[in-house]
Amino acid sequence: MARVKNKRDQILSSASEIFAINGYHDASINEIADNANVGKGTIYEYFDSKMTLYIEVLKYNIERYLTRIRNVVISESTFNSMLESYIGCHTEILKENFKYAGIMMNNSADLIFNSKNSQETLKILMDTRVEVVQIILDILTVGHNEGQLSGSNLDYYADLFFEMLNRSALRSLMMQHSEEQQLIEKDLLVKMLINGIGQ
Amino acid sequence: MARVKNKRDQILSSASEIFAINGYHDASINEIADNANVGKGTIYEYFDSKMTLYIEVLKYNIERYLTRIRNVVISESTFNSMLESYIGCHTEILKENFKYAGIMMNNSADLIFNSKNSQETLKILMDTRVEVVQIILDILTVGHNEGQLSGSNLDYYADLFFEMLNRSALRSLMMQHSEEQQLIEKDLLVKMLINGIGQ
Amino acid sequence: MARVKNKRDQILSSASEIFAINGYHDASINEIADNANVGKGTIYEYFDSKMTLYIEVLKYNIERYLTRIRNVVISESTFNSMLESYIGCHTEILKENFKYAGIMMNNSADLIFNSKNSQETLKILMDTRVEVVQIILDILTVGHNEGQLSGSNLDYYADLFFEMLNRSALRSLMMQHSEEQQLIEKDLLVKMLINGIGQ
Amino acid sequence: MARVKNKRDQILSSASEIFAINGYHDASINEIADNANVGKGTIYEYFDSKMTLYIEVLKYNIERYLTRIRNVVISESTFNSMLESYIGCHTEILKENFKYAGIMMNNSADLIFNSKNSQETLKILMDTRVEVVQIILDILTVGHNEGQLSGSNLDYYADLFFEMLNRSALRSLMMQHSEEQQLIEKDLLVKMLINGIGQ
DNA sequence: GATGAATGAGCCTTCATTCAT
DNA sequence: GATGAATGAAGGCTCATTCAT
Repeated sequence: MARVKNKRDQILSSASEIFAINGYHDASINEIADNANVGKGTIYEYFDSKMTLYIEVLKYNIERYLTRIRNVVISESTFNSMLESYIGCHTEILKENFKYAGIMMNNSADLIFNSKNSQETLKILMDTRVEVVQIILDILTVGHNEGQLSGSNLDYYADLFFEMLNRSALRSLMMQHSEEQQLIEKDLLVKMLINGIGQ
Repeated sequence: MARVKNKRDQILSSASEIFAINGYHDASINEIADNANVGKGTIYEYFDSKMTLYIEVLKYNIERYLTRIRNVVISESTFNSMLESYIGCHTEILKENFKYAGIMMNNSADLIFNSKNSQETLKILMDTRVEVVQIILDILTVGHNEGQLSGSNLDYYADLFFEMLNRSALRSLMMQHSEEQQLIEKDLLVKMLINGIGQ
Repeated sequence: MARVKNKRDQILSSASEIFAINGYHDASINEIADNANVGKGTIYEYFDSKMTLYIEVLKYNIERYLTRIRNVVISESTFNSMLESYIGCHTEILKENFKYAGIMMNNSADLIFNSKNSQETLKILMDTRVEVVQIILDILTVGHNEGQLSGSNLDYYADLFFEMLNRSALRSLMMQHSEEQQLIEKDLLVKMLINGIGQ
Repeated sequence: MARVKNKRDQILSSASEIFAINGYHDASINEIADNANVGKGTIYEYFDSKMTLYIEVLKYNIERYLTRIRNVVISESTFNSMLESYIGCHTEILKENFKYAGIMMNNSADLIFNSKNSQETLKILMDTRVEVVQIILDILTVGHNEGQLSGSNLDYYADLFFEMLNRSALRSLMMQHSEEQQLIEKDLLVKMLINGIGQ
């Protein structure tokens, strides 16, 4: 835990780890506080509740994720390079922070379907996904403008592609694929999206 | 709750509902016992722990799911009909049991990444997926034998396709798409798999 | 703590002591459970919350108080003997259970004025007093029927008299008056009520 | 909150309000500090602890109460006028500050019986009452000197009368009696004290 | 002197699990 | 085998108090 961070970031960063490792329910405020080298009460100085903290962690990670992705995608000018950059960057982020970035994206399913959460909480939980999918949609739109993709149903495809990409990266990590294998799968993924797997 | 079931099935069936509605953590043994019309202690006669029960519920649901899917797929003879049957049946099951079948599949992500679960539990949790993906792989293999699909990396594609299908069905349900819209999306999904979205 | 009591009474009895000694807020569920030789969770098997427990303790004590008072008063037939029996019995009860009977009657003021309590809770809290005052009103009515008291404003007087009596008994106990002194004060109280302190 | 007050009085005044509204336990230092427009730490510059602050608030209020009462009583020269002035003034104060003056007097019962308070605290808590009762005793003594009251047990009667008066005023406020009704009850109270309710 | 960020003891409550019946 | 009363570890959260600035 870096020293220079302010308390809020310390907590966010610690909570990020603990939530990722243990999931929302099995992460305890105590553990998060200890891990952040902070008193238990301090957490409640910065966040209203455990759920609020979780949501902020989500936003925090998504923000960092989006920033990085956007920076990479923005520097490309063609559909193909954008898509490849996106996939590469996504995989890279997951690799770096397997523990928390990746899980952050799956972890919430449990919460989203939980009838005990407030409508507001649900909305926030679901909105994080929307932002990510939007980037993909933007890239696909470029593809369409370039004449590479047919333009209909792009939002549907974007949504599905995010799932594919995510699963692909996760698989890679879980099966501990080599760098080369990862590159191959990146290609497979792009081809699958554009050309399908038909012969 | 049907009367003829034995106690074990009563519990399994009840737990299935409750876990689905509330998620693993917010489902309580009490609620499950009440819903199953058995005593709380009885659950522990049949299952070692809440987690054990959860895993058995998972197996139980997967078994029912697999049986149904297999019955449908087996009665088809071509790749195309198999695939369409599969998608249709999957969507149907999700629709019927949105509450529990569908969620069951997402619910576990939270648990799979949870470091507090035993290695053994993790393995069981993950294995359920493998069985489902195997069916898809079998169908794709038929597609290859028919000469419709190129044969390489089929296991990779099967894995990804399951994710796509799942997401597509979930989207449909969450957005409350009409029957026609669902049929359209079924076609989109097949086309996307076989031909990609390239122009 | 007697052994024969059922758990609920054990808890009620223990809570009665602890609430009396420490007041509502400074009584902890832990302490009550320990004092009742019961697990902390057991308390929640019988009572919904600390406040519910408190209210039940109140009712429990008031009930015992009322029963005793009524038994004594009912066996008398004249206003004078009724009043004296009442005062005697009230003082006796307070003496026996100074720790909890007496305090029970004052303890709640804090809660009644507390804006954070629900309307329902408030009502229950206040109703306990009403029942006690009713007995006094009944006695005063007898006095009126006997021609000893003028009949107007009896409810007002009953209300005030309860306060006087309570204070008188409390004074006695706090100043540790002797038996004789207590008898004298009983007379003073009756005289004060009937004749006033005018010369 | 007047501007000229020094910090200590600002705190005292604020605490007075908050304690009255919420009771000792549910009043928080935070709320008191905010309400006083001072920092939380500042409170501890002037008062050792929450309990110390509470006691000082009590003293502060009693002082203001006593001053007002004395000013009114002192300007009268006969027992009757003194008594009526006293009752009138007391009721008025309660009416004006129902929120805090009145409750202050009941609020403490909870604390007085609380075994967790130090002996010293208890003494201070109880002494505040003594001062008030003394005024009544002084008035009754005047009554005796005028030949209106018999002189024995005046301290006992004074003590009880304070209780009656307090209850009467509280009743009035809680039942939202009209001005006239209040005047009637003032008379009833005096008559009850001097002549009793006998016929 | 004045502040408020930081703290942690302690609170009420829940719930998976046990075990005597 | 079936039960549910009893349990206590563990949880989220509050708040009086401290102390560096």
